[in-house]
Amino acid sequence: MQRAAASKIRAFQKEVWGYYRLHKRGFPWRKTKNPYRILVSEIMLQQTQADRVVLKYKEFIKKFPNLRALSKASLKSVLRAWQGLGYNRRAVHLKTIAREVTVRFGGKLPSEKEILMSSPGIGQSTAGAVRTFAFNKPEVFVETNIRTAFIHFFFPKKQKILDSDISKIVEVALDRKNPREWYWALMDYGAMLKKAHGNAAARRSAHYARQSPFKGSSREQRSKILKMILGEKISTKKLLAKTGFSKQILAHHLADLSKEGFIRRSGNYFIVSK
DNA sequence: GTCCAGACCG
DNA sequence: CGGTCTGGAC
Repeated sequence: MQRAAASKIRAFQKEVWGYYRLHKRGFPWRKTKNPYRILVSEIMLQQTQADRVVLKYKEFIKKFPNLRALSKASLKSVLRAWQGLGYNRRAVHLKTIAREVTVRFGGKLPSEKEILMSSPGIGQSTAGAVRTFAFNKPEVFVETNIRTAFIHFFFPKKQKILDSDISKIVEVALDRKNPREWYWALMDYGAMLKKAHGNAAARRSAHYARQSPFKGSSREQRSKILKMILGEKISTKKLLAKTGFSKQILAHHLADLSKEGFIRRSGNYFIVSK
């Protein structure tokens, strides 16, 4: 497909808006245009089901109501608030962004795409989402629900579809008068398709990668270690006993977690970094 | 077992 | 480019 026919685009828009009118989802981050709250939601929603984010989002906003508050908070308190979401490094990213924005921009999140994308944990998709939902800018971005929606409708038989090809149609189909709601509608429509047809469409993306099992993985081991360190000041010896990991495995993860800015050694103990 | 409003390193 | 990262839902 070189260029989706204009009539096909219109049919798609009609289908998506029609679905949205009857089945729109009401998430707390859809009730605000506050850039900080939008940012928190978008970071939380990376690779994490929306339903699972709702409660954590509310608690996080309550505890850290703005960038300045988050900037002042300890990393430990932020990581504790993050427990249960996964991808703990996202919490570190958010805190880093909060500090940067507080120092450089007086606590006001910039809307420029280049500045957003130069921040840790913000890539193409998250920058586009923040600009769309907080600033109502007509951005072009692709995430998993959008990918599913466009593949299902515009590439019904094709395999190994590139995001760059999807983006071209996203741009043409974009509602420039109301990008915020258009993207909500797209995501709701894509999420519905996934429930109805499973992951069949997403598997035809060139960027699709099946996830390896979590059980028994190094990811599971890391999270176990970090959780223990978040709970109390804990010696290396006690970590060894409580995790049941080998000395080599434990040392490996402790080195990684230190390098990534989660923890630091303090004598015979490991504690959360500042 | 497989997935999720992706980002980032090598 | 591929590999990796979290943890709960189903």
